[in-house]
Amino acid sequence: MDYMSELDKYPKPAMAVDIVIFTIIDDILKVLLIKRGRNPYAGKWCLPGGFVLIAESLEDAALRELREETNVKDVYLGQLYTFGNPKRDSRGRVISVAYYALANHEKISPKITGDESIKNVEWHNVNKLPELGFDHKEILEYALKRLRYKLEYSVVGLELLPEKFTLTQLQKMYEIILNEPIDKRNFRKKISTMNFLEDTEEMKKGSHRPAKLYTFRKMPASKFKKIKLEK
Amino acid sequence: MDYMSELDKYPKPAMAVDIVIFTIIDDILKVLLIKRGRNPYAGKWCLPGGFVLIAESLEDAALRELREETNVKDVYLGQLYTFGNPKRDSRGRVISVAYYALANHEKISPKITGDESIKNVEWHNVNKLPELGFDHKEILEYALKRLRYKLEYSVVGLELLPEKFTLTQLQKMYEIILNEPIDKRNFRKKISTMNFLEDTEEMKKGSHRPAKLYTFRKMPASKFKKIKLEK
DNA sequence: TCAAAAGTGTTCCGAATACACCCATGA
DNA sequence: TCATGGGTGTATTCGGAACACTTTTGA
Repeated sequence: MDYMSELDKYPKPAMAVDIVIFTIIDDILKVLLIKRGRNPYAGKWCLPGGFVLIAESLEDAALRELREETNVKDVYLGQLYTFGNPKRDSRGRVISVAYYALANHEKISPKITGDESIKNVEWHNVNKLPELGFDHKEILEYALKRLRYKLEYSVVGLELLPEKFTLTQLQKMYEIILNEPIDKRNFRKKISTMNFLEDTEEMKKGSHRPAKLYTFRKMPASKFKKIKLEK
Repeated sequence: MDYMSELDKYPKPAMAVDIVIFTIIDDILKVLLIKRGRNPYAGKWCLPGGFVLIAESLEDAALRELREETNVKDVYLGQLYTFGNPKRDSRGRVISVAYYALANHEKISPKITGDESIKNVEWHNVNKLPELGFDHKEILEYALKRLRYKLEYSVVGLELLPEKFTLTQLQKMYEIILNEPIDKRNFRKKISTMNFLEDTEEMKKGSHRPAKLYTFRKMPASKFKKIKLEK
């Protein structure tokens, strides 16, 4: 064990994860924030997150924090970037690996009362954000950029839709995330060439013409064609 | 300072950076490796890297290690991914942020004698790699994938060429990195629409028709058109 | 019969690809 | 005069983008 000491020669930074969880509520793209109950940034909104345990992988840490603070499981979780500015946390040196996820808010019950460092948990409109603590504004903007980029060339967002959905619902989800309108015919053309939807025999009814319901085909993402949406 | 203790509640992982530096020597894409002089993996080849100092940013740590071990400065350095598997280092918990860079090997003088943990430094053909220590094979493969991807849609590699170069040299660089042939006419067409080269008045001579020399235009990368190369 | 959403094709443009020959020079 | 790399154009295909009307249903 003589090389154990090699790791302890210098003081170590603390290692954290921060998670950006997006959802759509009432046709608005929202992100889950936690109001801090203690300094620094007491009373400010922040991303959920916390310190990585010594024997836990980064993704496990992110999933654990997500579960503890928001009750979310089974989400698409992507590593975003690692933020390591020595001044980013006034408590000392904290390096944070940021993850991002999309989740269906109906399967989530954010805890309103949390542990001692949490006062409140809320979904916030990404276009009307409050002032955020730490460098979380930067992390959030980065996540949003990445999410939109990802949307342009791959299959994202099944978490946000019901098991069976119409093409209009799917398109609406894209429009909400990208924050811009999409042409219906072009959208449908591309979705169909991407070949990732499965036709169900069912129809969705309403006081209008019934719409076909689709499900996501279960196959590796690599099998899908990339999608590029118009400006 | 009562919240200083918050960071020290749990044992901390050690924080490292690993750097993947590519270059081209004799028309072969190579990567700089270091032969470890001590356990674990004594005698195995590894990526350059080391621990992050407590007051130093991640990128500064990567640049410092790069400078200390290889004498490289002024390289394009991109953050790749953060590797945090708890078992990735047998000495204890070590999380590593990987960076990658392209460098002109003629401006580098890798140190053959290094500090006590280094026995030797060498450029290795990426297609004929030795067995690597730690999870460095995975990191390297990831870096290579990213480099190739980046090459397809942006301007990469000015570090590898002389100040003034011919279109054939540029094309050859692309072919070596992508490891596949490119059509000359299509390549030139795309390069010229991308508009990132500046025509010098000079010609390169040889025992063949002289070739025009170009330089990279100095402008923000965002101004360049993206490039997509044929398969 | 009306409101509401579903569904559907064509044209245009630009970028990607495939492909082969002549040119200028130095040895 | 030959070997060596330099330099150039066209036709085809494919994907992205713009664009408007008819259909089906329930109220």
